[in-house]
Amino acid sequence: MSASNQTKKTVTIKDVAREANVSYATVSRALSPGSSIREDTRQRVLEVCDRLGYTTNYVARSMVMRETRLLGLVLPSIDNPFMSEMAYHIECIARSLDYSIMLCSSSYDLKEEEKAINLVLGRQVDGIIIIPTARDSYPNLKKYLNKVPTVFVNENLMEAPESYVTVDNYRGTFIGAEYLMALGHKRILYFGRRSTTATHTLRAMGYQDACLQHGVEPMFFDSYTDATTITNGYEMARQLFRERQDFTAIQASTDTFALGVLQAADEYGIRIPEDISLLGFDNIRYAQLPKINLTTIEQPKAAMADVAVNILVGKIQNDFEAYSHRVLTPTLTKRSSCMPIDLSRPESEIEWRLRLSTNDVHSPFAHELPL
Amino acid sequence: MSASNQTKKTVTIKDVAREANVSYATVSRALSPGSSIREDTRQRVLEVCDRLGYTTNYVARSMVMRETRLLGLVLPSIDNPFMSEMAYHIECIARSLDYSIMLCSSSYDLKEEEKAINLVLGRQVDGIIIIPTARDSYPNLKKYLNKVPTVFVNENLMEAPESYVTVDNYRGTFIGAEYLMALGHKRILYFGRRSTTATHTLRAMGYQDACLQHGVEPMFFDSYTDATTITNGYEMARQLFRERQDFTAIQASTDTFALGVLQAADEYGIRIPEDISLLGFDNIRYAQLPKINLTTIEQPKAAMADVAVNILVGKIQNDFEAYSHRVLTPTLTKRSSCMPIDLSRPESEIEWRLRLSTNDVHSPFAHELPL
DNA sequence: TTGAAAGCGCTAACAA
DNA sequence: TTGTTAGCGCTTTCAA
Repeated sequence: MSASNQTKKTVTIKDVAREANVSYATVSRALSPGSSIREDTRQRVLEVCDRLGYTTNYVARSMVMRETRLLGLVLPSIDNPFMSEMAYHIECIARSLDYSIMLCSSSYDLKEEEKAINLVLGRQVDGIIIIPTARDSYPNLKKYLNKVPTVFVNENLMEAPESYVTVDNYRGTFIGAEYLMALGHKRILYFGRRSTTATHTLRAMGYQDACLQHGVEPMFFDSYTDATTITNGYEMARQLFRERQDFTAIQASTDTFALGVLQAADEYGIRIPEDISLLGFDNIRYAQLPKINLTTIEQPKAAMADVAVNILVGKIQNDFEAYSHRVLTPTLTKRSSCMPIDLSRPESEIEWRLRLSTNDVHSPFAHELPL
Repeated sequence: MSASNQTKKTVTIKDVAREANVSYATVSRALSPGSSIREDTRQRVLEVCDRLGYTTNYVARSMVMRETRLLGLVLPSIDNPFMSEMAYHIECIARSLDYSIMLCSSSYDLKEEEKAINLVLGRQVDGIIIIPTARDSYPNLKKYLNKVPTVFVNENLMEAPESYVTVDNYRGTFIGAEYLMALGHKRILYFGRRSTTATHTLRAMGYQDACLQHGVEPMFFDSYTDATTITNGYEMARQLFRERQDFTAIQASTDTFALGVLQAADEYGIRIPEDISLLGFDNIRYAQLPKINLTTIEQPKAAMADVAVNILVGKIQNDFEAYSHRVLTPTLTKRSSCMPIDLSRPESEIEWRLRLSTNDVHSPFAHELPL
C-alpha cells in the first residue's frame, strides 16, 4: 500500500511542534497569515518547518475548513480544440484565485456526465464549471445543483434559475448567414444542425431567421451525433456531397464540423471557396492556419472563461443564492473560406448590404447585457 | 462562507446511522464491499443512505485511508494539441482505474512547474504524471520525487533513477531525415532545435547522425523559446525565410512549429511541398487536415498514456522503489508535405533506398525494449 | 455480526 | 501570546 511509505516520510504539524517546543496550535498560527503570534516564535517555527521539510496537508485542512479550493471542470472531451482552449483559460484564472482544477470527461454522454458530477461532488469541490453535453444535462443534473455552486458554459439555460455564460449563438449564426447573403449567396446550407443542445438550436434558429428575413429559403443538413469532432464532420460531409450539391455555401455549426467539410470537399474535388463558400463557428485556433483560413464566428473564449470562473467564485463566497445569465457577443472573423458569388460586384456594395442588415439582430437575448 | 450552506445540507454517515438505528461503524461497513455485515442490515442501511441522499465524503475517507486516488497532471499548457491529446488519454485510463486527475499548468516555466508540483503534493495526490518543461525539470524537482510516485512523460531521463515513458526521439528524427534523403534532398534544414530538453536534444541528434551517415551536411535553425506554439513557429519561420533559402526541405522539431512554417511559407509565397518539403514531429490531430496534410513522425500517444498511467499505478501500489524506463517506437506517417526532389526518379528507388538505410538505426536506446 | 473508541492532520474556540 | 481541546467525516482495530 502507499500508506506505509507515505506514513514514514510525512512530517506533520506535530513533528514541527515537538521540534520547535510549542503546541501544535502555535504551528498552525505561524503558518496562517493573520493570526496573533509573536514574530520571533513565528520565525522559529517557520525555520523548523523549513528544516523538517514540512508542507501543509490540504486534505486535512479541507476537512476542518470545509472548503477544498477545488473546482470541478466537467466537459465532453479535453481533446477538442474549443474545450481545451476554454480549459486553458479556466485553469489560469482559477489558479490566480488559488483554486485548482479537477478534470472530468463526460465523453458526450449523459450518464457519464452524471457520474462525473457525482465524482467531483464526492470529492467536495467548492464549485463546478460544466460544459454540458446536451440540453438534457440540466434537468438530468438539476438534483445535484443545490449541493454546490455550478456554472454552465456555452449552454443557454434560458430562464432556468442557474448560472451560465454563453455566447449569443443566435446572433452568431445570424450575422454569419447575413454575411454569406451579403456575398450574394442564396443557396446556403446549414450543416450539422442538432436539437440536443440549446446552443445548437439557437444557432440553427439564428441562421434560419436571417434567411427568412432576407427571403432566402433555409436548408439544413442534420447531424446524427452529438460529438462534434472533425471525423464526424468529415463522415457527414461525405454523405452530403454524395447526396446533393444544390448550394453555393455551407454554414457549419462548429469549426470542427467545418474542418470535416473541408476534408471531404478535398476528397470530392470541391474547391473552397471557389466552388463553395464555407463558414464555421467558434474560431478555434486551427481555423487560422494557412491553407485552412476558415472564415468563422468568434466566441470570446478568454472572456467566457473569465466570466465563468468569476461567477462561480462569487457564488462560492456568497452562499450562491443568486444566479447570473451572461450572454457575450460573437463576432465575425473574416478569412478566406468565403467569397462573393459574383466577383464583378463591387466590394463596397457587400459592405453596404452588410452594414444595413446586421445592425439590428432580433436576438432572443436583446435584453441581456453583453460583457 | 461556503461553510454555512454546506453544513446545513450535507448528510453524513452519522445521520444515516441514527436513522437506521445502527452505529456509524456499521454504516461504514455497509458501504464497503468486503466487510462482515449481515445482508439484511446492509440492505436497510443502503436504503436509508438512498433515502437521505447520502454520498461518501472522499476527503474524509482520504484522511484515514491515506490515499486520495488523485493523480496530479502537470504539463506546460493544456492548450497544445499534443498535450491535450495526451491528457485526454491519461484521464480516460486513470478514470477506468478509479483515479481522478488534478490539472496544473506549468506554463513552460520552471518556477511555475515547481509551484505546480508543490500544489499537487500539498493536495496529497497519490502520484504525479509530468510532461516536463525542460531538462532542468528533473534536477529542479528531484527533491520532491521521493514524496510521491512520479512518472515523466516525453523526456528522456537517460540513466536517472526515475520512471519515464517517451518515444524514441532520436530514432524518430533519424528515420525522418532518411526519408527526406531518400526523396533526394541534400539540403535539409532542421528547424527549431533547442537544447533545453533531452527530447529536443535527441531529436536534433537523430537528424544530425542520419545526415552524417549519408554524407549530408546538417543545418540548423535554433529555437529561441521553449514554448512550442504555432505562433512561435511562425515568427521563427518568418525570420528564417528573411535570412536564408539555402535548403530544399525543412525538418521541424514539432508539428506546431511545422504549422508555423506553413503559415510563414504561405506569406512568403513559398509552396509546400513544391518549393520546399516539410516534415513534422508528433502527428497531432491537425496534421492530417486536408490542405495541411503534414508528413510527420507519429508518437504513439494512446500507448504512451497507457504506459504512463500503468507505471504510475504500479509504483503507487508497490511502494515505488522500482522505476522503469520505457521508450516507444515512433513511425513515419507519410502524407503530402514532402515530395521527391527529382520527380523523374522512380518511386521504387525511393522505397528501396529507404528500406536499405532505416533498418538499423543506431539509437542510443537500441538496448531498450519497445512496448 | 455489531458497537465503542481511537485517530488521520488540521483549525478554531476557549482558557490561561 | 500561547496551550488545551474538540471536532471535521471517515475507517479500523478491539471488545462484546
